[in-house]
Amino acid sequence: MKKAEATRLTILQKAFELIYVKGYQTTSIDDIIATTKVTKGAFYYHFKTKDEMGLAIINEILKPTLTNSFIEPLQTEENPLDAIYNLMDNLLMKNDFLKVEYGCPASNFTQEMTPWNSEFNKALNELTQEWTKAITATIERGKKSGTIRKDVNAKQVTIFVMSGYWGIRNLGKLENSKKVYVSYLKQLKIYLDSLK
Amino acid sequence: MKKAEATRLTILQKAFELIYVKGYQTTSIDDIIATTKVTKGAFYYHFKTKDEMGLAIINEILKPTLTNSFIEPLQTEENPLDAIYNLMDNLLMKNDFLKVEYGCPASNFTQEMTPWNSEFNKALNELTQEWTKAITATIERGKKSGTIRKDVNAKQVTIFVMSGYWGIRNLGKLENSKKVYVSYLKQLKIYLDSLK
DNA sequence: TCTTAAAAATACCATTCGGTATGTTTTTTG
DNA sequence: CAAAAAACATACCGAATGGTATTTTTAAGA
Repeated sequence: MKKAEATRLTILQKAFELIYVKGYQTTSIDDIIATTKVTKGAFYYHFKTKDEMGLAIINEILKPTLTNSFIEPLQTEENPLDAIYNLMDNLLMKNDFLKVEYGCPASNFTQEMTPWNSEFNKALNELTQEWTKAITATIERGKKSGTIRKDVNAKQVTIFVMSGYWGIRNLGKLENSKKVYVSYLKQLKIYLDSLK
Repeated sequence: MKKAEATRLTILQKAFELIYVKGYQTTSIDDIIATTKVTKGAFYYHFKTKDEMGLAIINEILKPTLTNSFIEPLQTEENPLDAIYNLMDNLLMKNDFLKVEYGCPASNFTQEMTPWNSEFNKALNELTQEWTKAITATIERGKKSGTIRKDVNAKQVTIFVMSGYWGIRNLGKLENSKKVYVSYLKQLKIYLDSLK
């Protein structure tokens, strides 16, 4: 029972890439089995429905990525404000899996699925909550260490920063250029400095 | 030639509502003709393809709405920073067409269509450009009148503010609650105040 | 090694999709 | 009013959709 899990993982990874590029609804099972070269029988052996696969993508692909790329960097950097800024800078400018023309996978998923599939909604909410917690904790850390003012509302700032990130990803998609990222990052820095 | 245009408008309006709620791809022609009680023959008399209708929605429904709800309020309010804040407050908290659970129609459209349909992309880009110009002009106005610091980069601030709006709309969808709007608006005010 | 269950392949299905062909009914206009 | 064009109605089409039933192959454990 090793090759089977490999097959399953291949499906999840390739499907994720397709969905990231094309969207969930417009990525058909036939698309997926064509690019993975896995037959329909194999696909439906591993997943009861398309939505079960979608959920598996969120939990088994997106979640680990979130931890590695969105949360860990916050914890390794010592200065909290630098941590947040550098995270965004890395995600937007340096990460070479996330493409400007395709936006942020989690954000795309949310926009597409959230009003209609409550299971997706729940899974995506958990994802976002984790990121929220991590950013909030980073800010609280800064308040304790004195690098951030004590009157700063950590949760509010987190929401503000997160919304900026999601929004600029969407704007980047529209303009298909990282130029807007640069503008965003400059103002983000100014905003973050105002929390000192 | 009057009833015909009414039919056309009905299709556009009802289709827009459906798309706002369900998304473009998942709203079928059959959905549209069912809710409008217009036959397929009538539909295809007015629009060659579904995409032609989609474009018409952007240009004939979204664009006027943008002007009325997103741009004009900026020009009537005298204080520029108040204008921007009040605009966002109205859009997020008071506007009763835009629902928190469905997000922002323009943002939804962009997220869904922009990498795949260049015509949609172009139309949506024009839309966004108009809003960008209006906000930028408002900030420049503030710089001239002295209510905004001269060293403020108007274009950058515009991008930052817009991305926040789009992002918080998406976050609102996810949480299905205006609570996040309140947090966002508080931090927006703080950010805008820092431009004085 | 042989059995048995897991894993994968094949062929098919009902439904829905966007779109068309061909009418019929209204309006407009000369 | 009559003719012609505009506006709408009906029936249908091929392709694609998510999913299933059934068979075949592969691999694990006794």
